[in-house]
Amino acid sequence: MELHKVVALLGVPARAAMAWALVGGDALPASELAYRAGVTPQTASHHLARMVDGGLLAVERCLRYRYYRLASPAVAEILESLMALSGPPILKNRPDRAAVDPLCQARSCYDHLAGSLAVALADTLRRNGWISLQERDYQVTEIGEHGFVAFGLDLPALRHQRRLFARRCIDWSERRPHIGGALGAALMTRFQESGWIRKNPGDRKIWVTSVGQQGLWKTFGVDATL
Amino acid sequence: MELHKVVALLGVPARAAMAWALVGGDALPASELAYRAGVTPQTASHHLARMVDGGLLAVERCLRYRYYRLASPAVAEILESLMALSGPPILKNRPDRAAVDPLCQARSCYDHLAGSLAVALADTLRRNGWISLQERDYQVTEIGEHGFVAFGLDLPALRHQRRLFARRCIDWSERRPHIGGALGAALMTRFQESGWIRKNPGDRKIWVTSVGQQGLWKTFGVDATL
DNA sequence: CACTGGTTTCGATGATGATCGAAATATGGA
DNA sequence: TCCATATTTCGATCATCATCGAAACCAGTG
Repeated sequence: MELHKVVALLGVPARAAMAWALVGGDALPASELAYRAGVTPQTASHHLARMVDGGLLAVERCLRYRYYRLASPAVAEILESLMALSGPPILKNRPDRAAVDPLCQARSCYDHLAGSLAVALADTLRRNGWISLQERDYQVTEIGEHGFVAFGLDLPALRHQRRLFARRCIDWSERRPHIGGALGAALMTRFQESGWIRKNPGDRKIWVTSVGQQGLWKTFGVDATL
Repeated sequence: MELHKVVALLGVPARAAMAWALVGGDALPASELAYRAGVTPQTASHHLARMVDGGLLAVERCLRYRYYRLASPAVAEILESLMALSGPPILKNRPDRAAVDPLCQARSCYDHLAGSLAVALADTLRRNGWISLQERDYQVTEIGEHGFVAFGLDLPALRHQRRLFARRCIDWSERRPHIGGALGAALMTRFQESGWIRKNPGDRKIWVTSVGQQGLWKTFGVDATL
């Protein structure tokens, strides 16, 4: 499959919409994707089959549904890069984007947090000396080491994962970096376990609970009352 | 401009070919790009205008020519990522790709080296302790610091550039990392100044001169007699 | 002021392919 | 076994757009 064919797999509104819906990392059934893209199930089925052929998507049969997801994190990263090129979706008169588009406040990017909440967290951690910039990634300082461990993260284990430890991930809405990689994923998992955030599946929106607002403030000094 | 529109700008053979021809970092005139893509000048002109509109390309008028180039290194990186997804161009019976496709041996990627030469260089530097892996990027060690400075690189200046210092860049042919970023660019520049490599403009192929082979061996311990 | 070569505009054609209605297939439940 | 739901296949339609010939445009050059 040549370059232009892979690219063409995303060059149509319905396909781009379906792929973008999957950047959250969830696997969604075909019917749901059809609805999101605003096309009939047969059209969606056609597109999905082709994107699977092209290696962009993977499919898991389960029950009578077929769940589609991105084939790899690499695809998600390319989509985010492309979105950064094309610029965030335009809103009329841009009346404080964050107030309008909930995706800009707190959302998931595959398996870590993104949006203004994630950026605020990264900023605060850096200001408090938990993490420092290190080329394209973050590095956890001595202070941060203790802090994260106290919070319940097993940093040594995270470092031994094959994936990047603390990727500096730039998203399209803020155009500023937040924490991705193994650390970013672990943080989101821990937040969920602690009931600080809730995430409706099939959606990238993240809801911060009231206990989460308190926790984020007490533990990290982040004001999540956006 | 929405995601799918930007993507669609590359989803056709002629456009992909033209963009791919520009990944070398050179600016090429419209007629040359038309020839490379195998289309008539009028068709090429049409595509080029649209890609400029979409922010993928930039154009410089000079004399009676119009030189087109990629709008930014970010575009080059996306193209390389996409090529890694689609897989390298398929050759029949793949009889030792590197022996067949000169692009796989030594080529330029925008402003740094790529191909097997670049990978060999990165491997050797790492084995000799000049550089170390650091998350997504490379880091220059104490040893490397002295070595590079002795070679004539101004590392402090490179670190102060806005761009990443030593990006770990994975290319499609080797699927292994080599040195990009400011350091990668500086190395290629220095190699060219020293007459170690020659690069014909408008082409991504890099030729290692005989003095270059000696220099690479003596200075870095790299055997460039591919 | 023509002339040349590079580039763009215009107009028309032709092919690709996105889309949907209708029907077939698959899978679990009553 | 029959039904309901999810998904795919088939066939046809329709819009988009890549492409090229012809001609205009533009910038140096003689």
